[in-house]
Amino acid sequence: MTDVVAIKDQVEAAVQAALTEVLPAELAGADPVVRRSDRADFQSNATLAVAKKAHRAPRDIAADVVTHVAEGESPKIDAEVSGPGFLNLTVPDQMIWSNVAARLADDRLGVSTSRTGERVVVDYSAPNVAKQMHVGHLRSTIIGDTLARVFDHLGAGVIRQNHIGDWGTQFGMLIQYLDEHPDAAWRGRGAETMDALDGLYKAARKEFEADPAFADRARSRVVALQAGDEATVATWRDLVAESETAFEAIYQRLNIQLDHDNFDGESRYNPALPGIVEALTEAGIAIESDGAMVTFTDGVVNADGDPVPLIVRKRDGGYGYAATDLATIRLRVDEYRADRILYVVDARQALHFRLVFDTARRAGWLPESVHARHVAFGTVLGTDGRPFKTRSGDTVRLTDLLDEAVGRAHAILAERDTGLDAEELDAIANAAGIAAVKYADLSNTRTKDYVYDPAQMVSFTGNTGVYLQYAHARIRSILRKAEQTPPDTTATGTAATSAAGPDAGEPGMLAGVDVTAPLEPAERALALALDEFDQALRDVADTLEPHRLCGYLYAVATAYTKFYDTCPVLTAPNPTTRTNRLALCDLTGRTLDTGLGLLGITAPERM
RNA sequence: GCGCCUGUAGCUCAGUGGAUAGAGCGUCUGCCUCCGGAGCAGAAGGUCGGGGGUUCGAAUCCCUUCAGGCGCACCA
Repeated sequence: MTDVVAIKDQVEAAVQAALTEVLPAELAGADPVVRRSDRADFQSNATLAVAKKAHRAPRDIAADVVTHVAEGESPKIDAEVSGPGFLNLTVPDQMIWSNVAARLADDRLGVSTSRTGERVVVDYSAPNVAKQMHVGHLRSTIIGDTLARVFDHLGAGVIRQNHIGDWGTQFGMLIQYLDEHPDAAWRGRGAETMDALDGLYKAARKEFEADPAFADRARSRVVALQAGDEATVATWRDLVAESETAFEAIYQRLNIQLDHDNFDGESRYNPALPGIVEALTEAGIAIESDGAMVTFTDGVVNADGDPVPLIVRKRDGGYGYAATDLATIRLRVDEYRADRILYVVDARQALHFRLVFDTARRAGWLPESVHARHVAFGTVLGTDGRPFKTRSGDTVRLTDLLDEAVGRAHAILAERDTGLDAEELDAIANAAGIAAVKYADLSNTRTKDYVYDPAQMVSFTGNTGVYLQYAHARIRSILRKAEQTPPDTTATGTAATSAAGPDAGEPGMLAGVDVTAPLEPAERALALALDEFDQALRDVADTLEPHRLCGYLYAVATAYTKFYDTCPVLTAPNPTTRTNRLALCDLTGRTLDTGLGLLGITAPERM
């Protein structure tokens, strides 16, 4: 596996080298400011930026740069001055074909493992035991999964942690109710177990509020649970185990890389909590306030102008999630040696994380070298612009939401003349429905609220997951057909996916691609888009914004459409053109497949 | 009151210092009897919430203001 140097990087290096020659030594490190351009392959705006410091006219500097770029190593990059001093840069066809061939010859499509050696903890999903997963868990689960996949793909050591809500006073109430209603069926009922528990929890709450005697028994049950009473703990374990089974079923359906190995319940941290408060108190960071132990962060005040506390121990001696969040930080830093901790949590928790991180920093538990980041996301809205609810105003269960999306995808696919049998249709409708939901979420700017529109998201047109799956399927169709119908003249071979292809040894040939061939404009645009895959993935990791990958894949797909429209592949005018175009098809298909895979979306062979 | 997020085409959204602000949906006009019509090409549609500033250059950075959403002590 050899890393492929992106064409943009090659151009930057060439411009950088030229600038070093042209500018005074103290400006030698100037940013070459190379961007894609609609007037050439790339443009450099560097001369305008440095002109003032260099005491020269931008066009004058640009002219010198042109000369030096022209003297650079082959293959030559063509540069010309434009407007006030822009440099329009055009790269030779051979450079482009060479990168197509090199990416095709690499399993990783030339994407480097730029995050090697970094350890990243991703905290996401976080459902609650004995409760149905609902729309409120959707974004954390989907976004966290994608970020984990991208960091993993870039070579980082990723630790996925699903911080399950498995502890709290509500379990005393539920367990007491179950104990008093032994006939209530909920164990071992698969998907229905969670429905049953939801109902039992509501019933328990009702009784808790209506019957003071039950409320008392429920409170003492909390004490029993905390004290480790055997029978109580046994029921609690059942609740956790049944819930985890249900969560895993949803993750599998959603194609989320979480299973029991990633479950990290809050209860795990119970033994550490007294020590957390003790250490903070000894350090003078936590102080007593209204009976609770709290920490304060400079400059954070409430409506009355009083400082806002982080409550690490409640007045009644119990611990809230501030304490467990601090405990997890210690574990992740000390044991897991994390370099980066990502909390994929609703934006409304922003203040909480600010206080937690500040407290952990001051306690010395979170050194400056470790990046802790609240990866905030907005609310899922209905088409009415208000938080997404059922018609009756209830929270939407995740299973129902997925059922609807898959159902819509099924209806659309059934109307199309796909020639698929019923079983295939079901499988593909499922893949399409899941893709629709995930892509709709991931393609929007993370921090903004977004409108959940089932009709739009399963559409075959526009920036949707289904559109990208369809683009991939059609490319695969062409590649299959190419194998069945070789060109009528002496075969140059189909697009080889390995450098060991039959033509690899011939001059001008790489991975079956003739790198000396001329490029059509549509081929050029597509190839240059494909060359940016690595950069797109780095951008996602740098910004923690998955929608950049969505935008990239959509740009690739639309570039492919224009190519497809103007450049016949199977009926290309000659075998070399056909082979090279098949190579573009192959690389496009694999880029979409890999990119969708990083979004947690499968790309079917046909649909 | 303070803090965070958001404001871009009729609608849903991209675009975080570069030349003419882009897509999809919707509207209008052409084109292709072609490898899976995911059409393709073009038109119409914009005070980038308003104002000021920095810069050779601002949707993008800074200040200010307006509007909306959210958060601000013992629920997680």
